[in-house]
Amino acid sequence: MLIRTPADLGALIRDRRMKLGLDQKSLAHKVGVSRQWIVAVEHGKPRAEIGLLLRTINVLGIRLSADQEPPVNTRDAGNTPSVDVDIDSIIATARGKRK
Amino acid sequence: MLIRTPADLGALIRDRRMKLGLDQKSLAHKVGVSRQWIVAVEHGKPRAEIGLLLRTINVLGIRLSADQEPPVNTRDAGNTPSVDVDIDSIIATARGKRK
DNA sequence: GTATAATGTCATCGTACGCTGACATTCGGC
DNA sequence: GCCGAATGTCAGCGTACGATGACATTATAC
Repeated sequence: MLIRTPADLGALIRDRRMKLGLDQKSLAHKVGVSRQWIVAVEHGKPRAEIGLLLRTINVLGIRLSADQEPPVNTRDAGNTPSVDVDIDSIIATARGKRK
Repeated sequence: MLIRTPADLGALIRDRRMKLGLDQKSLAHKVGVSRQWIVAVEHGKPRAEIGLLLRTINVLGIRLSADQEPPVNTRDAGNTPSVDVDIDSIIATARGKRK
């Protein structure tokens, strides 16, 4: 599953919690947070703390991996490399880039 | 790359930022946060907000994907909760210090 | 040498965090 | 009908967030 927003994370957590047969209360206890926090996070709370979230997904046995974005460029008329290392911008920065 | 802790995320962000030839200031501007926030996050701030973090990795062209943890322990194979986590130590740590 | 950029650190401030505790609602089982 | 579990929501509170602005340190360029 792809994670783009806090809502994605919330859905993932709820899904996995239910597949494991846990209720909010016991999950909260295992993670070490309040039940209310679980409720909010499953609803996609955008300002939740990353530390608690990572502990939660670890408890749920979820594995988070990060890769570079595939050639996605649905918008933008110019060019947005975004994947390859951009030597030009590195040099530009090194020289004191203008922009 | 595997993400387990806020420090992992911070290292990932710094790495990708540098490969793209961005400095903290311009990344902060693109994401819409303060430069100090970038500094803290790259150092592994555990209480940073998930919403800002997701925006940051999106700006950097990083893709976050979640999968189930591969089975590590298969002592008795029933249909018991597939994941064995050392809950007690996690909770002990989590409940004790907040600093 | 000086000047500039990039990064790290500090203090202050308004805001929202996460926790506790309580209550409402919706279930399923008696 | 009632009762208990599970979930959602609210108010109160102490604490840390993230923003701003300033300053220090370390390069790098002139």
